[in-house]
Amino acid sequence: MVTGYAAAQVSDCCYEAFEVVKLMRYEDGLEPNRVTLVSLLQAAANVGAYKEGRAVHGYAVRRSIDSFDEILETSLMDMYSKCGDLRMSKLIFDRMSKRCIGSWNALIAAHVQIGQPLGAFEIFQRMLQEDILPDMITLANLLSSCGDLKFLRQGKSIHGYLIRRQVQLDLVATTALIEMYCKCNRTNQGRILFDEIEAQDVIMFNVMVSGYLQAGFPDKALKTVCQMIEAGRKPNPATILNLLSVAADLREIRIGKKVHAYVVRQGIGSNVDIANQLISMYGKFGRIEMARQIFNRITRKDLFSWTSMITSYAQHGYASDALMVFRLIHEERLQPDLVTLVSLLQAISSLGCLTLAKEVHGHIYRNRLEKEILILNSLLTTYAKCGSLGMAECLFKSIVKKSQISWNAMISAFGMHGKCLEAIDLFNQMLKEGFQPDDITFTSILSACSHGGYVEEGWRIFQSMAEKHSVTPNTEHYSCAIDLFSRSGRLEEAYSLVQHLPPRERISALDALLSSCRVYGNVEVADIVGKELLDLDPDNSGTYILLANIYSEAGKWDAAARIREIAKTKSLARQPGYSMIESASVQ
DNA sequence: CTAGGGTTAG
Repeated sequence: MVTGYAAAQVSDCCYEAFEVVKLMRYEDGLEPNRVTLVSLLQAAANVGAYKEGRAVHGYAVRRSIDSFDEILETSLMDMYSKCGDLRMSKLIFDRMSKRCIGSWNALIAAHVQIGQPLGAFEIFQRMLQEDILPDMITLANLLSSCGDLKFLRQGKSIHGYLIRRQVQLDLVATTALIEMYCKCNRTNQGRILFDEIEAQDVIMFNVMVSGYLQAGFPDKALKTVCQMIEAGRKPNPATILNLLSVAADLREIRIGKKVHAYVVRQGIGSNVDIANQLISMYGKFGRIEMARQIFNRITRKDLFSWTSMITSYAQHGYASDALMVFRLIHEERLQPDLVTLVSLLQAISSLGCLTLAKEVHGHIYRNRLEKEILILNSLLTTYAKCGSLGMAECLFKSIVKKSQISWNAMISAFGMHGKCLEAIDLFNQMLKEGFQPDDITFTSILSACSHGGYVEEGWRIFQSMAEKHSVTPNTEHYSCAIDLFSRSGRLEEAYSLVQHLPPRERISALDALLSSCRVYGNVEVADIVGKELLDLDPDNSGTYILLANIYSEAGKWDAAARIREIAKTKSLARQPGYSMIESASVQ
């Protein structure tokens, strides 16, 4: 009777389970027994309801429940570990007179939860020393934390342990191993294990597919889904989610639409998770109306739905819509989390509204998010984009545990405001404090130098990239450096860097360079640049005109005439200019 | 215990 009460509710919802137990106590005068408490602890653990979990613990102690056995104690440990209270979990473990494998697993889970994977591995060692045979739950826990933390060595050693102990690698174990290898960037190794299995199940296919997705191989992911269909496995919701990511990553809206149609045909369009993924996919394609339509039709929107919608709006210039959607969240009894706020800040950045940025700042403090580096970095950039370099700098200084991204954000904030010297100073300070600059650091700093005309400084930093910081300059870096030289008239040096660019970028760089040649009246470089540009892009009438102008301004009438002649024989007419506004109003 | 989703710096 008592047991039936709580147990039935646990799977459903934690807080309802607690309500039921309250009813049980106050209306029926029944006191919870051991089984009730275990059920409640499970419920609390499932949703991380720390307060409720502690209350149960307190109740058990007060009532001095007779049989404080290893099951109840393990449930307590489990609850504390899932709520991130490693200390309590450990305390109970140490005091236990009799332990079951679940107690060990709970302790391992506690370490994983709190972000001390090494501690988890120590417990594992201790288990082995005490001759306690880890079960698959133990190993799955360890393998999944290996994956999350990219602990390839430890993952491999567990793999080795399984082989040494001749544990039969069944579907579940192999799946856990595949996931671990994929998350450690060893998709090939994962695939080898995958292929060794005769009949993979849907879960294993899904793990392999998401491994490819996370490794940035959407094409391989898609191919694997096709293999899955050929093998006669029916896609499940997780497969659909993967496929929608594939479509977004491949930038193939056709695939996305096909999957969407399949979802509708299968009648699973009401699945919130799938709907959320559809929103984010259509959002990435800029199909905002579609995203909104799907959003509107979700009956039970969760925080992911709201955040996806806000992100879709924010990233496509619909900042005020993003803001409007954000304001509706509270009405749904949902609390925005830090990801929601980061999306919101993106919207605010594009509005450039400092007041709103400050409002979010207040919200962050009220909700105890002021230690979340992710959101602080985001807020810093928002302040800078809303015109307040001062607030950005103040925030930067107040961040106790700066990340490399904080430095990048502040450097680029200085760059945005044309404060090149400050950017360089901060860059040096960043090095002094032992942070590794990356490609983005250099993009910011080089573009600041280029806009501020600090050629020497910029060039020195460019050269230091590969030499001192082992960052290989990419296209953007070369473009910045070319810009740096060409703006200040050092056209030969600018030209010498152009060859590092891929063809498409090379054309636009040469184009800009040719314009600089005109500004500085440099016919020699214009000769070379013009020739190369006409080779690469012979049908651009602008090049002929620009080149002819350069020649005639330098008094080289013959050369100018010759160029105009070539243009004429190629019958290149100047493309008539048109205005977007005009064509819009004509429609 | 094993499948996934919204996210910061240019």
